[in-house]
Amino acid sequence: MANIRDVASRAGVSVSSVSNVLNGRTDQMRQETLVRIENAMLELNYHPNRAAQQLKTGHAKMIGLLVPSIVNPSFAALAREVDLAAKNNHGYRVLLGNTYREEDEEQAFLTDLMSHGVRGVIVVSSSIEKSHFSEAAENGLVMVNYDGSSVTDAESNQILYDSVSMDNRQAGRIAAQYLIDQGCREIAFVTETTRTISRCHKIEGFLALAAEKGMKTHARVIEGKATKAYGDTEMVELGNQLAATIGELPLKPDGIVAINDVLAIGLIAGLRSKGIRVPEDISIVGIDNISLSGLITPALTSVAPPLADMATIMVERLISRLNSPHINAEEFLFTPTLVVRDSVIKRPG
Amino acid sequence: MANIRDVASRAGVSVSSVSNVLNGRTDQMRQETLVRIENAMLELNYHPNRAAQQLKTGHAKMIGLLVPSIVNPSFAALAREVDLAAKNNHGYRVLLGNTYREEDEEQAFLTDLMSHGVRGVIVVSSSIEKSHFSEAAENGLVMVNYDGSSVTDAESNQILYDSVSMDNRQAGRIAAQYLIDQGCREIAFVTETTRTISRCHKIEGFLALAAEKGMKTHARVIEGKATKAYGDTEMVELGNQLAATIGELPLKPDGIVAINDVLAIGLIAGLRSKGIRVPEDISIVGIDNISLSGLITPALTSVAPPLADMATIMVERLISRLNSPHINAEEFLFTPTLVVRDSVIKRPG
DNA sequence: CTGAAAGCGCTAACAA
DNA sequence: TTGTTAGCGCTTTCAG
Repeated sequence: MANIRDVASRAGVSVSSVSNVLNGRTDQMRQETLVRIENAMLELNYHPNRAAQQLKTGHAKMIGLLVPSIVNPSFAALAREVDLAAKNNHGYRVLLGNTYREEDEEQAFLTDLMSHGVRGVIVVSSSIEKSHFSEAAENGLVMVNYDGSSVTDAESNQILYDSVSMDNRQAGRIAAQYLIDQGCREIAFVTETTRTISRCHKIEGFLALAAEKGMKTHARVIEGKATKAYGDTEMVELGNQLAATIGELPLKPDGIVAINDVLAIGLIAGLRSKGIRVPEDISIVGIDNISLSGLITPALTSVAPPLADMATIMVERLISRLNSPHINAEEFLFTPTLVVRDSVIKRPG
Repeated sequence: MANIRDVASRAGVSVSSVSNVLNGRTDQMRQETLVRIENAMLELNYHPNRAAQQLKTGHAKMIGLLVPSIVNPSFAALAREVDLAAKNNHGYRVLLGNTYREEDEEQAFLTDLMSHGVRGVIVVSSSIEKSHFSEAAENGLVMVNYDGSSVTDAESNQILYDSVSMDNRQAGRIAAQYLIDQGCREIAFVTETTRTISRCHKIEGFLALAAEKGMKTHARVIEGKATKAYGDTEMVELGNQLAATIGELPLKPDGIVAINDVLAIGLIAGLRSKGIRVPEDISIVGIDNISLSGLITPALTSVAPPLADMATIMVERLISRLNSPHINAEEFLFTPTLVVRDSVIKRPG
């Protein structure tokens, strides 16, 4: 592999000129020199050694992506969008870490990122307020929290990390509104018990909208505990289990919002095995719009976050803050949209 | 961040002794020295700078994972297993690249890996015989091909890359056998048109088993072209489309093997919308056993590759060959198993 | 058994 | 406008 000296000597210039080209400092450079250097790079099939750049500058052209599990379709979709945004807009690559929502794994991944010279990481974790994150931040790791709470420093009253999420309250509202508009008169929000911030907001939005529509007493929350919190298998099992609960309810809902699509899929299967049809007996709206939702029967109507936009902003913020550490952390909220498919049916008023 | 010199001075030894510890050359070292060094590391919370190691040694503690798209559940599952094997067995991390089965993207990813000091990559690509792979190999990149053909060098008649796949012929046989055992008398293999090696083998296995059971004239291949070859959405659409074809067949099959689970899911949806019930009218077996398959209705019976074992071997081979470049490439075939769920029904003989 | 020192490829002062 | 050079943190050879 050719190095910067090979390029310099081939172009008949010094290494610093080549380095200047590599780092975009070409404004002061004679056009002809630039061309010679660029040609030399091409001819030698030169690619700068990232490890060396990294050793020198302290950071790699990589960002970390910390997810509970890449097997969860929502996070896989996120990973794809992050990879695209990082690569196409900035020439960065993605180092992946599955943490199974375990602190040890999160901790270990953050440490590994640091040793690999990665200084920016997108974090999907419901416990970003924990100390391993603040320690990493102190060591110079820049973080963006996806779909989590924003954490405020007790002393400075300053947001600690960028936070990017879909407007979860809005998501809850959109789902509730659609069910009501389609004629549902007894609605329920079905969720896993553990209350992350984003779950709380979804529930709030759902209940608030129902109240505004005068359906306060006809909107409830139904919940159950999953064995593990990161996987899809467990969510589907929970869906099955909650379907049983719902089947035995004296007053059955005619419309359900599920906390996420995977739970919705489990619910549909569970309800069906109880002889309850979706959407004829109960309409269902999911949240997340995973790609499989369009593929099942009935195709699932779902509230979709604008993932590509969110990924773009996350990568952008990460890289800006790497270059200008003084930039204050901010919170970004994205408006979700409803993707209408077949799991909700119009009911007579 | 503490560096090796800080550790050395804290422990009262030279940097080379610390380096010796880092690299496991402790056999000649006085126990007491070792302990002092280890303590110093702990006290300073020292983590070696990977970039520096890499610059020196030429390779990073990372492996690359090249997949068509992480959104495809089969590859997401693979990614998880690879991440686990790399991290837990060897302390390696995974650099992810989505290539959408495009040569440019594959090429770019391989180049980026090299510049990042990554010397080993797991490749999921149906075109590993193309020149961008052999060029990368010449530049010192070690590759393992997942679920692909093994490529033999024309001159040396030597396998070029390690290749790890499930025994695809076996997979086709298992699926066909199960359908026949359950009483199917007119079976079909449904697939996307493009013939990768692994697809060919599945079809071969399917047809061979049928022939052995005296059902040669009652086993056929039904195929259609997908718009794109990497996604799940397109596969599902293809499933829908092929369901229409099947619906109009004068002699309908009573058992179908789908080339993969996603296609199977599309088929089920498509058949259902044509009023054909699964499994009552047609039994279906998928291949790949993605986690979603257990979640749909009917839960899909599927032929499963032993992913975790395969990932373990792939990572192991990669790292062995990095350390001992003389090791010859080999081909590894893993036996699949049938995961029985609800999409196949027992028919009276 | 331990230490000194060269150098991996690059960046960015600083000098010219 | 371009060149010279120190040094980023580590590994490894060679001396002691």
